Amino acid sequence: MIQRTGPMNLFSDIRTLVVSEIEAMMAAGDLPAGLDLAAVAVEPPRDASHGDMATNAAMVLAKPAGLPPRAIAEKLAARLGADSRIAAVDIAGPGFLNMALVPSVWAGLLVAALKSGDDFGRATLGQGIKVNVEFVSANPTGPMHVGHVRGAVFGDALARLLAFAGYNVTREYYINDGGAQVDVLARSVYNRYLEAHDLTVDWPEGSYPGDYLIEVGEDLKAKVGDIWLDEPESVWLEEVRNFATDKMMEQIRGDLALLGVQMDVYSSEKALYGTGQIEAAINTLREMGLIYEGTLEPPKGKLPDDWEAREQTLFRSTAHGDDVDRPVKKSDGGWTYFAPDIAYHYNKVQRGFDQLIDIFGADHGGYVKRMKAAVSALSGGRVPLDIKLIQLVKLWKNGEPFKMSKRAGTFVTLRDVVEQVGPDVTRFVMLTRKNDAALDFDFDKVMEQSKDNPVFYVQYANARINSVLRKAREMGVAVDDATLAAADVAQLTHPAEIAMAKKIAEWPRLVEIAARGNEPHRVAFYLYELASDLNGLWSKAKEDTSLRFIQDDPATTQAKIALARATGVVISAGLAILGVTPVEEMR
RNA sequence: GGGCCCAUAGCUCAACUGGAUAGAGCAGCCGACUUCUAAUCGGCAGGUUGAGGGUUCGAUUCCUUCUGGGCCCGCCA
Repeated sequence: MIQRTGPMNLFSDIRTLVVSEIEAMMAAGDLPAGLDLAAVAVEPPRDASHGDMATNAAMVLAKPAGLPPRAIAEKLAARLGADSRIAAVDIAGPGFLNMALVPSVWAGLLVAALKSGDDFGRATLGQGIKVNVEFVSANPTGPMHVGHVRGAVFGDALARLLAFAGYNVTREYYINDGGAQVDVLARSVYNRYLEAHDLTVDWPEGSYPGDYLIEVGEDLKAKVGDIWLDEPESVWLEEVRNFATDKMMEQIRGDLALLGVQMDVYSSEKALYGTGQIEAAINTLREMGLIYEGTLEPPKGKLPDDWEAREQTLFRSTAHGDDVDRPVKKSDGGWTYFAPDIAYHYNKVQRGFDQLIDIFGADHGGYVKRMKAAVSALSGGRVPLDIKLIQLVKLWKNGEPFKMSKRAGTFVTLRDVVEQVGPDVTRFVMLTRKNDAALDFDFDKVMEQSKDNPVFYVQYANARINSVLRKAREMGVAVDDATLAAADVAQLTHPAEIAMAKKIAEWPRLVEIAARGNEPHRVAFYLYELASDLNGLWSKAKEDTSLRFIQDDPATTQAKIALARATGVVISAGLAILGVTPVEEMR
């Protein structure tokens, strides 16, 4: 439980006030009883001249209450004005209530930030809610490439964000080790094993001839010697498959670790086979009347060459919002990929998660509706599944698009990127775009330590803050958080200082908004704005030296530095959500 | 043919989930370094939010039609 040391989310505090005053108006007969207040919002106004906070209450209540918005606004304004935190209330535009807060509110907020430290902004939104975030889930057939990086960073940042918002988060990786592609992997590794014994081999179409398996073949030789050299596939396939997927997963874990991504649970597709779990999940659907033998309509438009009508085992996903029913069995009697995935999601539901989040590449967009249908059916509608699709990353190098090709040797692995660019820059840049918009990753720009590169901009602001703290300490001024929290921050009255405090005040609200929408990119954008405010304040202080953080008088210095340090607290909390290490110094 | 996603300043993108006069960065122009760190800051200019229609006090946001781009479309995963 987080100890509340003062105001955390000022916006929700004021919204609580607005709601309680509306309820009082209903009780007093000024408004009809039983109004739905869900649409009542308290937000920062776009234009600072409109005050500190605005509410749309009068407008959204006007119609259901059958009263003109102004009449509601006037009575509500009078009530709000009586609160000690509110200095003035204006009615503006079509019925907005604009509120100005008393200066001591901002002072109190800074104190709260300093006392809470890295916990400042931690929310209770997800209190008691177990959420599972499944991400990456790359096939264990090779090293991770750049295309995987964005999904990995997004999923990890989302998990950190949700944890910060109070959710009980599990990060999970679904290993696709049950399909034909791991048999292909095994045969490719067997080839490398033969080569390790100086034998010549053929590489059939569709195998994995990548160099990364050479070492695996040698490891296999070191482990089993020559016992499988003249044996048929039936003898070695399963063991080689297990050996190879273990090696690949080892490599993938290492790749993820380079990026600073740590999974809580690795679930195996293969492990679902033979346990009855797939059968149980399908039977559960069958008992609901959602599994049947039938024939699908051919897809409209051009048909696949080999299309022929065929009766198959289908999941009635249309009963839960899908466009067509989906096959769960192949013609050879084996399960489709969908079937174990149904079982896997059923397993997540049974483990007691209240919410599921899947992070897929955009090329899996066609899979979304059927997966949601399955979870909806198997959880009886209890567990929402949100699927975030991660759009393409376009690589740029030397000012032109950089095409990845295994054959041309321009295949870019995750390791290549992280070793060249570093995990911090990689992560930040990958989070500067909404997940559903394509992202340009320009090697030249991200390597450049310029303002084109937002991560350096944010880091620079943080370095400046630390520089001030360092200097103050050298001067013998105490600037530990406890001392700063007790400083006389009420003397920070300059508009630029107040503006800085207001920006800090938005942090807890931003965390909730970002968490509610599963949108970690909002944190990156907010940090950029916060850094911009700090840099602006810094420059103003060149002309107006009274704005400098370090002053002659220690008490004044402490008050000023309290503001700087509170900004630094938010920057490091925000960077922690993005998984980026704050730098103390840039020279 | 159908489904999903995208379209906002010359370029790259935001816009607090329906709020007030749509904001940043880059590029362009003008200006600020005897500095608490210029990897920075201030200013100017830049818009029919792809197009049309609808819903309402109010639309970049929701619905609909169209245009253009991406992804996907029964026994691959």
